Amino acid sequence: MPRSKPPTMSDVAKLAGVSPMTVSRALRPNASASESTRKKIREAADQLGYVLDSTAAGLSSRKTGFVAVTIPSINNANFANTIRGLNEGLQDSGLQVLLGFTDYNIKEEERLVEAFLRRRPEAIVVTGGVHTERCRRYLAASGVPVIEIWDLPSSPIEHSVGFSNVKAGRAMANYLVDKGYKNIGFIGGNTKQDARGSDRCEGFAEVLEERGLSTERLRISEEPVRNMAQGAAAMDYLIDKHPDTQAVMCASDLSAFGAMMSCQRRGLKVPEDIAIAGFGGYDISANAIPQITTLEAGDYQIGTETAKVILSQLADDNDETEERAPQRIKIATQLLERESTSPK
Amino acid sequence: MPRSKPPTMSDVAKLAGVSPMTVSRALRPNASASESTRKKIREAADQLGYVLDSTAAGLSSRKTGFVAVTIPSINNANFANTIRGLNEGLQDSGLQVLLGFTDYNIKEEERLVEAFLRRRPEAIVVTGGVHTERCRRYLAASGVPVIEIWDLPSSPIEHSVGFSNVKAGRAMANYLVDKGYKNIGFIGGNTKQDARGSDRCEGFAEVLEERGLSTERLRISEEPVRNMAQGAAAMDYLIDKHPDTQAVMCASDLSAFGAMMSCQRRGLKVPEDIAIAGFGGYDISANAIPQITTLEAGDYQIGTETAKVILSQLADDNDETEERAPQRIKIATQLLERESTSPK
DNA sequence: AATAACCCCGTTATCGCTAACACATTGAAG
DNA sequence: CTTCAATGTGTTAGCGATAACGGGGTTATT
Repeated sequence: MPRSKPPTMSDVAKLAGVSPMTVSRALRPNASASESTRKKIREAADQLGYVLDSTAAGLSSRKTGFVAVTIPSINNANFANTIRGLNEGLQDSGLQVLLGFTDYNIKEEERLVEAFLRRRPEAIVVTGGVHTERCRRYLAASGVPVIEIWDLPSSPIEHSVGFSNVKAGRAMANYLVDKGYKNIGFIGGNTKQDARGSDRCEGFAEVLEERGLSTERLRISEEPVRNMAQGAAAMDYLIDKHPDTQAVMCASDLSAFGAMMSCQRRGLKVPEDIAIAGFGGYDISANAIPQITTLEAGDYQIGTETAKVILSQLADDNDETEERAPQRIKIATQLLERESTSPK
Repeated sequence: MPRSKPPTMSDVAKLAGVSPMTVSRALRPNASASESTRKKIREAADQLGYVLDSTAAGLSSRKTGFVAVTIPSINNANFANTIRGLNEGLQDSGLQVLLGFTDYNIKEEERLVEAFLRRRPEAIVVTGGVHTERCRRYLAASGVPVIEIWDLPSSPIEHSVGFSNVKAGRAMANYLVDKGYKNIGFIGGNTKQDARGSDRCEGFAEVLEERGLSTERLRISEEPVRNMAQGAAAMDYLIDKHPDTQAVMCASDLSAFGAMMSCQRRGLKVPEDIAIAGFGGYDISANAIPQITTLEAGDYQIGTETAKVILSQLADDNDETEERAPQRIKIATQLLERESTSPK
């Protein structure tokens, strides 16, 4: 572990017999530099083990190459897919994702956004449309493109890429009602922090009311219901309270699976005795037995579309001619009918 | 979206009637500044919407506050837990994780490490002990603490936090043989890129040989076997080829679940007809019916221990008195016996 | 009362790089 | 044989912050 400080561009320049500026140019793809000096410089850099300092580069050029992104949790396949899509879409741009986790907590999001802003990202992506007042101010004043994803907020900060969670809930409710189920429940958390889940529940409830069905089987838990164990516990509670329940939508496929296992343990057959639907298009919904009906959210696509928005906004910035218009990209969701809601 | 460039420390200084240096001090927790000027400065900063530029701060102080971390995939609960643990352990240190994904590809890891090195992180964490030659050089010459996790490499670059995947494979094999199973298989991928999976298989095979059992049911697929569908396909293949298979270990709990579903579809009962074990201590292994025997890898703990190593190394750096000694933290794994291998 | 020991805060000099401009050289166009 | 554009390279001046040093004022020490 050599304690000597790493070589700088000047060191490389000296060794190659050119000026530092020429080194800077030679190391970039687009800049003008002759092939011969470029080769000479590359060799000198290699010899010294030189690595560009993008901290200094960023300070000078006022371009850090960062895209700051917050997601609620890393333990969530949906958000993970979004990040994969975003990385994919940003791959050749030289932009690097600076990822942070809010733990489904908008106060934590605020802290994270402030920390990210210090890094002077070139664009900021946040999950969801609900933020603290201070966080909204930070974002609005950041001076860079802001994109809210996984939702289509009624009053967006700037751009948004997502879908309506209310409509998603409505879609599933309509599907279940169309199937002929009457006593329909919803398992999810009623957290003010995470609006996406409660939006889906809201849409779900709307439809039940519109179509004259009881809404007393909704929103069972005050705690978040995200994982399998929580889904199982919520299902136990629901069935104990309403043994006549015929169909249930869960806030995620994971809780749906947990709920399904809970039914199985009680000797209830899915879908014969009770139908179960999930959300998110997780792997498990396709691989469980029975396979679980779910609503695919286009998670990966949210990432790729977000990347497109970022790139186009940053390109526009160079033009500077036309005014930036806020974009609002709607991602299509898809209801995947599977065995868990299809009486054979 | 104000196009005017963001305010600098000098702007705040001017407004508060002090020098920029004083602003710098006032905005830090430890530096000396009187409470009155500190308040004045905070107000001025707030009024201007000033946010510290850590790009410039990093250049000047030679401390970026970054810890660069590479993991194979974001779609993996084990690595996700490690990151959670790492974030947790780093929370109060002011250090920020710069996360990248190698996609189980050491060439991609090399690219990522080079990109990260440009950011001048204060420590580097890489998953696994197998790297390209060039990548090893980069890491060794980085001048900052390097920590390899999720493995205990025979020739570590510097520090390591993990467990022996060979021993993990051995443990599960011994358990299954002890249980009385004879025709034992292993489902996993044979990728040279990802040594962890094949290490586990290797240890597994060692034990089978040592204890006089056939090893012809090993390493079914040349492709990686990580998800449920791949596990199911591999199980189908294995049973078709060796219908007398009595027990199988899968490279992960996800493939174990897929394999189990595959058995169920064929009418094979788990564990009565065939026993299945997984790896990783995933949620699903505790929630599936039957519950799946697994080897808990201490993923979260790997993260917290890594954080400790980083913090102690950076503290040592300040002392500068004692020589840095490479640390080698061994994380305990735990075999969780569940229904999928326990004939009732 | 005098010396030392702080506590605050300002000044100066970078940190490593790149934008912007200047300048020389070359080749093509008129 | 100019004139002009294109190309490659050097020079200068920061980008926005902090380290290091120093000096004035206040409080402790003997």
